[in-house]
Amino acid sequence: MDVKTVCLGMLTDGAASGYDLKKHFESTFGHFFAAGYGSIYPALSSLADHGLVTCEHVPQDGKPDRKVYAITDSGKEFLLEALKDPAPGHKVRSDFLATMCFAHLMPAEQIETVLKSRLEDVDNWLNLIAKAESCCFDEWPPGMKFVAGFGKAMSLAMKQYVEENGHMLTDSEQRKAANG
Amino acid sequence: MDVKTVCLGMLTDGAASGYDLKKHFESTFGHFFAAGYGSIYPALSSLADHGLVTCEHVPQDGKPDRKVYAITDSGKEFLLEALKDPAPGHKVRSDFLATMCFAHLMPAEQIETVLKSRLEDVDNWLNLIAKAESCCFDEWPPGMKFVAGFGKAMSLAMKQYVEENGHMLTDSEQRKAANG
DNA sequence: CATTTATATATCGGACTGATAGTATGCATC
DNA sequence: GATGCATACTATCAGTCCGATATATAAATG
Repeated sequence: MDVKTVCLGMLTDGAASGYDLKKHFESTFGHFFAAGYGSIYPALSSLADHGLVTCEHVPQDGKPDRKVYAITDSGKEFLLEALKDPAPGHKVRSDFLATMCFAHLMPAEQIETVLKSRLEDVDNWLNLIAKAESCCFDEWPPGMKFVAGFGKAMSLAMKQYVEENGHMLTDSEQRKAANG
Repeated sequence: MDVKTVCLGMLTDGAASGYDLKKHFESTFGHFFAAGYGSIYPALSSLADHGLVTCEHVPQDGKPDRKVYAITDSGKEFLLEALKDPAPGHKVRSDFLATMCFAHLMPAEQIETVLKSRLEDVDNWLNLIAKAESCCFDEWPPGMKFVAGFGKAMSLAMKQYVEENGHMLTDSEQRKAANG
């Protein structure tokens, strides 16, 4: 499942520009599938080259032309085929946890800053998800509701774990021993 | 925080070969920071080029030479500097959730297969973490204990959420309406 | 006897990330 | 009245990473 496929899926919900899709990636998809312009624009070009989407140039005054993409029948076929993967992955890439592995090499103050920023980040995600839900929960297909709930559940679990266990990084016996 | 930096951090625990580090990446780091040979070997070469690690060739009979890398003083400095990032990220890239967003386009059978495979994957991670803990929990610095606990907490939360909410993907009213 | 697993290295194409860049309008702050 | 920031739109590029693949040998498993 690459950025191309996700763009294709988003377009099943109606035609859109790269800019529109970016906003989608930031709001509803943000917590589990990030993509920037550097991925989205080449993806849309490639999809158009393969006839999986059509592209309509919509002139605007004052602003750059919009390029509005719509999914084609072969695009839908391609998507359905891509959704057949029986075991799609779920990967975490955490600089946070990698940093914490070496907490014994860091001053306590730095560790506390890192933990605090993590909690702030979690709250941001929770706010974003709540915002998205408040705007369009009723229009969502069941999958989107499931995914938003998933994001909330994971965020809350993370928040709870960090709040309850962060102290072990700053006041353990190993730490005291290592620092004299 | 790139693969280079994590390799450097791992080497603070003693000299090791790329092959050794790969095993580390698979076991203890697997659930939050994956890296394959395609990242590890170039990373070690680059670290050696910059004088952050030394490389000793250890001949072996029958097997290829081991290249054993050890961290240098400037390597330690570099690592400490890298650990100063006050807000290290924590990113999820989930083909699973992306797929579930489009569950309304999939047959119920396919959805169930996907959910089942996710639960199996979670159990694999829980087993890996338990195995790592049973072998070296007492030798771990506090950071590793924190990280292992984090992995367990997240995995259990995911398991619980999928078990309790998976049904909404296959038997919601929207779904029935969409499929006639 | 064949296959798989373990020990070790290394490369390469394709994909992705983050930063940067350009162009225009409007709104608020100084 | 100017400066800066947000919004709306497009696009590219260097650096980095990922997954597959290649090579070679020995030991263990079936």
